[in-house]
Amino acid sequence: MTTRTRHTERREEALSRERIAEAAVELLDVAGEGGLTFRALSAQLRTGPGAIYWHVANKDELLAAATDAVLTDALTADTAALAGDAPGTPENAVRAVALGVFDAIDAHPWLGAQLARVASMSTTLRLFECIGRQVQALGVPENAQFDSASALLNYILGVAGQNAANARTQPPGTSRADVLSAESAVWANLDPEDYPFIRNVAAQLRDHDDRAQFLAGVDLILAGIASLR
Amino acid sequence: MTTRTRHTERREEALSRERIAEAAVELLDVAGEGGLTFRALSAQLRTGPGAIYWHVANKDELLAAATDAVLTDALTADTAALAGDAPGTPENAVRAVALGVFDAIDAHPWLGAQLARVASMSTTLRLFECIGRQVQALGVPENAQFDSASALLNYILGVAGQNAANARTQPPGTSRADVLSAESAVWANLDPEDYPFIRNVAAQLRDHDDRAQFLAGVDLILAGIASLR
DNA sequence: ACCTGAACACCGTTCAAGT
DNA sequence: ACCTGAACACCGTTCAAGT
Repeated sequence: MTTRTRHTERREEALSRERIAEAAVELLDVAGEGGLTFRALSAQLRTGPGAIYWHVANKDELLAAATDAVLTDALTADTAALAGDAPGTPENAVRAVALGVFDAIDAHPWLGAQLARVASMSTTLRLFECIGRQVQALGVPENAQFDSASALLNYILGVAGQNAANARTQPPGTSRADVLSAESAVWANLDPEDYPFIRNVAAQLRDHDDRAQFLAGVDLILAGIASLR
Repeated sequence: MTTRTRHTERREEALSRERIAEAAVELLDVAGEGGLTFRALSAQLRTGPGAIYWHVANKDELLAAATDAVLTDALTADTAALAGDAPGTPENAVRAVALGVFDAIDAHPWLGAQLARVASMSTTLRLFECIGRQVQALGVPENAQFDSASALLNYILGVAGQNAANARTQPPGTSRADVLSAESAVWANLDPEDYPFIRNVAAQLRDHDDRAQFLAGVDLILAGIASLR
């Protein structure tokens, strides 16, 4: 064995908020929401549980730091992608931001749950600012900008929460198609008397595209906003 | 002291899923999300922690039962209110359902967090069915019904999550006006360079109406849906 | 069938003690 | 200033034992 074992963390580097957040993200990605404990985290960082408290006040702050780290990447990455993309209309900018969040949640399922519960922390505020600027650019009357941006943000966060919830239902690593066909089967077996609508759309659920449906919702709100002008 | 002390729970009644759910709701209302523990619950029910597990599989199921109990009341109450209300258009029915959920969350802040994380449990499905029927009644083309109902549901659940998060930030019992002015102050102090939009709307936040803004979002989506016909 | 309550494994957090 | 790790209080859950 000439290949040296690679540890994700080196013992020599000093602890820092950034390294802690990074390790937390790794742990959340690999082991899910339940996998992030101060003990597991300190083991990965080769230190004691108490050491982490020197840099982070408590678990909420730890989760916020992890959320912030991932979403910062997502928001900067998708505005970059926008440059080489379709026409730079405000509508497309809103779609790009929304999809950036959606894809980040897809890659880190725990992120959805966090975004849906943290509210008004720095992460959500940055997202709100992002959306608000585009709403302004859309030419929405001043007195309707707040409501419009709010609607978009809340819709995005709602989808975030539901995606996270769906991810938690299934064992980690289940493919998206499997999740959909499992859920579709549940819907198809509902009492037709009590659930006529859901049974009707059960077939559509099986082979629909989450991402496309998410975007359809964004477009619906954008159409509503357009009607304000 | 001739007045007899009234206990919320009588020792004599047998345990049941319903009584457990009821007591859980009471505990959540009084002590918040952190107040619901099997020990506290069994103390209130004058029994042992193990007894609860005979009727409820685990804590997730306990929370689901509590959520279900509250939302069932909300959904039946608001459809009743609809009868004596404004014209019975499908739009108004959607508004009534949405406001029913909003007000239920207002009365039980923990409900928002639950709705935002449970997904596809019976509670959310019933809400989805409710909305879907009205979308159908709106005359939305068949192939757009699923997306439209999804958008409405996700928006409602997004607001649910954010309201719950806001409630958790402030100490329990803080008035809505206090929450808003505290948050407004945070917004007004943001760096004007990084957060021009949010600083702009900070003033609107202070004396805005959560409920009205929620309804504005619903109307935005309804306007988007109307544009599909 | 239903309830009791001690016990288990685990968690967030603290803090005296070290360097 | 920063880290260590034992200790505390508490939690979800189990299960042998009771009725």
